[in-house]
Amino acid sequence: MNLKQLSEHLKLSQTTVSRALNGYPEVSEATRQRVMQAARDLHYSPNLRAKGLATGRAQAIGHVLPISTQHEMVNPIFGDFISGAGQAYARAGYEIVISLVGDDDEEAAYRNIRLRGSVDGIIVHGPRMKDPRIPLLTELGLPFVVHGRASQIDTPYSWLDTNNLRAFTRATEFLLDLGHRRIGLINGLEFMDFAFRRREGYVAALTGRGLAPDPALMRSGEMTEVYGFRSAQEMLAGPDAPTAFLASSMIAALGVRRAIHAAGLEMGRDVSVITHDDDLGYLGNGQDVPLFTATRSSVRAAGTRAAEMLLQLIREPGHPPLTQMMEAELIIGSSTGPARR
Amino acid sequence: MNLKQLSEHLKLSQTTVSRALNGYPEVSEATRQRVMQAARDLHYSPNLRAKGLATGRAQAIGHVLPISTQHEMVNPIFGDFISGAGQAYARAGYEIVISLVGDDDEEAAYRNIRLRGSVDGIIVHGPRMKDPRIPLLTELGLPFVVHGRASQIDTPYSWLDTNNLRAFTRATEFLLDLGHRRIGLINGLEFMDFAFRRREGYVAALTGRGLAPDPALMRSGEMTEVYGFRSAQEMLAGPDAPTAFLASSMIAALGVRRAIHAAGLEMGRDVSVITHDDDLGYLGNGQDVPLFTATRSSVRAAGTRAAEMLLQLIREPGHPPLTQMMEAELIIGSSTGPARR
DNA sequence: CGCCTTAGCCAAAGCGCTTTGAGTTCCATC
DNA sequence: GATGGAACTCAAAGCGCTTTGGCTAAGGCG
Repeated sequence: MNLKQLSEHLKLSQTTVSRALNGYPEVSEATRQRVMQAARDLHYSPNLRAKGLATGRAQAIGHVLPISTQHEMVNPIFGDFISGAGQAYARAGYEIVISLVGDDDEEAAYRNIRLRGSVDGIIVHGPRMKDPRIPLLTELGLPFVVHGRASQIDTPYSWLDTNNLRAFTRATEFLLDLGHRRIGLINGLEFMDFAFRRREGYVAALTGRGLAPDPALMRSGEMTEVYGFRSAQEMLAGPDAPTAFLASSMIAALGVRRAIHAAGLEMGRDVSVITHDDDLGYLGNGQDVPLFTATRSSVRAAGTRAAEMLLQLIREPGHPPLTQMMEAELIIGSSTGPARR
Repeated sequence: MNLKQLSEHLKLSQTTVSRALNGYPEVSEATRQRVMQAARDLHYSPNLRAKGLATGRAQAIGHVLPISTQHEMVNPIFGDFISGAGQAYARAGYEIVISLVGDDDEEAAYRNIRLRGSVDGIIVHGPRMKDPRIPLLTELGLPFVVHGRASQIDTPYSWLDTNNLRAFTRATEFLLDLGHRRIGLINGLEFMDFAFRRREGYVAALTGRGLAPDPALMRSGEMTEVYGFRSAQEMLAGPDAPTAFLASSMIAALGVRRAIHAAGLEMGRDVSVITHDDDLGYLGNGQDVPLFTATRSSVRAAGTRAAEMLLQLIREPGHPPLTQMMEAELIIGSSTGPARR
């Protein structure tokens, strides 16, 4: 069933039917109702390709996943983010197009996305420091919103980010207040912007209290369980072991907890742990009582909000960049306690 | 830069340029080279919408994620699956379109996907038992491949599945061989087909050895860490506690391990654990020595294979359904050992 | 009563591509 | 020297929609 058939069936022109369906005022309410009803009855649904071709709008948003050879960026975050964003898109009648882009031909990939015209805007995932995609997209004139930020970029652009610096500053201060002085940082890969900022926050809190950050207590890596385990284990085995850890993800924190137990210690009593928690559906940091003390910021909510921002930028071309900072909550769980000596 | 501009620039007709670019034989090799070169130089990239409209093919594959109100199906699996599938699509020049479909208006959603014509085929995720989507899609005539299977469907359809039954039979037998007699099953939600089959495998192995499955040792739920923890904790606290566990996911297994430690026991020595491992990039079941003994089957590989199958079905309409079973490997880790009394 | 608006509808052009059907040119063949 | 075929190339139609620029009929105004 296409527009032509529908209009013939209704004995109206395609124009009128199209206008009726798209809410234009030039058609009487009676006709509109009749058309809408017929469309429902006959299961009419416009062909998005044709619509896109005619309007110049694709009615689709691109999500570009950097799929690096060096590290696994198709990360556990993405599912939740897209599910949040999907809500906003669905309301606006937009589809989601995913592009996996390797880091070899990144520029060409983004250019093609633009040229192919299959999306009206894109969400940039996994921004790195000084990310070259940002100037590129700005130049291409394709609306975009970055999930996260990229340090050391001067030109304004739209982003939505968790206040990673502040979250980790607070978490560190919380541990310091509990009397901890040796705090291990088990961070993500620090060429990723969020990880960089978390370290900044951690360092700022320490120096703010007159403590010198100890390089031996700072790790950076892919945030797997094993990474968390190894890092914590090594630090615990070293001289002057930390009495607390700051982990960059729940998964890594699970590894930290394992290392603590393996060392015959108890989490929350002997060693404290704070983790960042993206509030992912399938992880569930405890149900009633949170397992880990955590800086929590819902990735799903971020997805919804980022999508709304992008849709606005698409609706209003020439709109100046939108930015939004989301503050992480500090959730107190049972993984932290006063420092013991 | 569009076809028209490119052809004017080359002083050729659109027809010839189109044919040159799409590899038709009616154009001389010299012309083809000239056209290709110009296309590259001028950054020409065909408008996919227009192409799709003209050819009737969308050059895109839909991935439909059931986004249930009852449970979090936007699961951690998806990222890895899509990254595997993306490889295959990229090679074939296909895009990925994601649709999030709630379970209220499922039928209408699939019908619309069909009518809108924005995809040439779809991958069905998270099949349930007797999944109504399968007859629906068959009726709609849209090529599809199911990731997993749906029990109790008679008509043939294309699927790619891990042999869950066999995997869990083997895992159970492995534990039985180690002398375990009380084995707790910490399964996923059993209206999901994979979970149903895993239980079947577990039960089959037990009954095959003359043991009666004990309902007190079988749990079904959303596979979170906390779920794994609680289930294991309860079973361990009960009379006649299990000496081994079978978990349906790494995340749940991490919870099981925590429960074991919380009970003052050691995993691998006092209590054995086998988990299913989807070989997700960010979880990493140990690097050199696997942490958990596991039935491993790469979701990423499944994604690639499913995509290839779907592309074949699209290329050859009327091709009979394709099916493929992937066997899970049994990886021996340090979480299993002989039963102690 | 004639004129102007306005509401309501329509025919046709156009979005960027593919593909059909039709040349045109050139060369080998009879 | 006509004839046929191969090798190229092209104009134009069509994919399903939106949108421009009318047109007609009904109602409002002086």
